[in-house]
Amino acid sequence: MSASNKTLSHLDNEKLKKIHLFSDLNNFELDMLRSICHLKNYYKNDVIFFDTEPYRGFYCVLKGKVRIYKVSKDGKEHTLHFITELNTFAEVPMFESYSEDTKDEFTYPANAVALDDYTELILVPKKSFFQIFGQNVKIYLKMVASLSKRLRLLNNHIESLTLKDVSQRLANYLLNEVNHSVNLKRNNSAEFVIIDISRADLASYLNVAAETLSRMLGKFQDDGLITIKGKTVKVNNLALLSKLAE
Amino acid sequence: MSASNKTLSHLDNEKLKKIHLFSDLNNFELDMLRSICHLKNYYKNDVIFFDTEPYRGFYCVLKGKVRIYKVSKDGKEHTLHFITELNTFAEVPMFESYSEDTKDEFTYPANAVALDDYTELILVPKKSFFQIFGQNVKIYLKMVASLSKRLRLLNNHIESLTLKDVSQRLANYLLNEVNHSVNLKRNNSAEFVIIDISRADLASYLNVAAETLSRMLGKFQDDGLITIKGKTVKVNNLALLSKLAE
DNA sequence: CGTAACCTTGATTAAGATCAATTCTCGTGG
DNA sequence: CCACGAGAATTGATCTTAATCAAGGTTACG
Repeated sequence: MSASNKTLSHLDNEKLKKIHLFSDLNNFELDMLRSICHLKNYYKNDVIFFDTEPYRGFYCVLKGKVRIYKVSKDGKEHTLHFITELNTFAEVPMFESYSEDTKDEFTYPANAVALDDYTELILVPKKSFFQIFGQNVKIYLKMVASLSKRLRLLNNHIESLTLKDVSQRLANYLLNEVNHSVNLKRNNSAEFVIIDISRADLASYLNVAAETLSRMLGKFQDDGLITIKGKTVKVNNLALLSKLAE
Repeated sequence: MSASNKTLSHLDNEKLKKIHLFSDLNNFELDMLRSICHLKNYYKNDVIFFDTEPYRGFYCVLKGKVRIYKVSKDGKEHTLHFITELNTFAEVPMFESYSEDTKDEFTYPANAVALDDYTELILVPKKSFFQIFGQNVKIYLKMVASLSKRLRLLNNHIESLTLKDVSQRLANYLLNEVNHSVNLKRNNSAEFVIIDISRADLASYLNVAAETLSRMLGKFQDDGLITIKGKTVKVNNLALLSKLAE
């Protein structure tokens, strides 16, 4: 939980524009943005915020990965999202206060922790953001789109958690990786997925004990569905995997 | 699945303004809105949409209640939300298409069914909505706030589902009803909550078998926490219930 | 190479689902 | 106003999935 606090002066507008939320902004708006943001650095396992903290603002991932999670009374963790480069997180409390009877200070909706060493984040402070972008339709369009996308993700996540068993959830996860992951290689018609998170983190995302995940991965391999070599998973039978995931 | 198709001519602007999403609109904007919307009527158990259907637009509840749910391959249902009067649902696909590489037609994110006879909904068609309100900051502010609120709800829902056992989930539900329900009576320092949904629907929201919910309600009563009389639940020990929910 | 963190495998347990049988509730018609 | 019947809710007995507990292996990294 060190996190140095620098300016974004070294970030040019082209780089800022790569962040999806900001891709439609013009140079003037980007300059404004740069003037209000803070750059933050983290090592692996550094906590970015707890769900008990008062809200400061939202974050963009420049480098590294972030895990968003909840903790139960007796210490069990459930991972809600893995946030990858160029994506934003913790926007929710920014807008909850609007149209709200209560003027309570909102907290972060979950906990966040850096997954990699040298994780680099931009912090966009709530107050300055509203002063500058409070009436900017372009930002709102992006924001609505991004929140909508996340709502559908959570919908699907809940569907997995409540209506599918462990093997279905795992199959579903692997399929999503094949379809959406940046860590994908193709090689004489076979798909290689790189699971770049620990088994424990994957287990906490699938809401399953690490032991059970291990067994299930073993079973998938025994059944010829996949071939595991460390972090790399080769998908041998996409059709069967799809069937399993249903 | 009958659902007649009428205009909103009988709805005055004051009534429309009660819908939270539209409360900030001026009379001109409300007139525009009225001209593009359709009024729909449903009986209990009428399906409003399936998650396989192409998206038409979003809905506002004028009268009655709506259940939003997902179904597993073998028919098990999980309820994501109960939508009550003056609230909107199915806004998500409206905005997913924006900032999206794919120009795929999106489907509804879940299934929706009317819970009461004479449920009355407004359908706001996607296309006309964008033509009229596509650049309206007021609507976007409301929309962002509403989506944010729902995201936190889903966050908390997932937290319940993954990190709490059945008794904790039930206690948590009852507490939320005491704190937020419109169906609340207070009577010499005791709280009466009216559960105006069936046990089966509650069970599907808590992701528990109806039999297990029944047993748990019985246990809460035996333990003196609550007193059940039909749909009315009297909360005898709020402090203990709060402790149980943690 | 050594060691600590991570992962896998095996045996047992427990929470809650499922199956089966009553009982309760409430709307309907006589 | 009461009797009837169907759907809803409860209760009991058993089963299943995945968690937990407890050892071993592996891997990565200094």
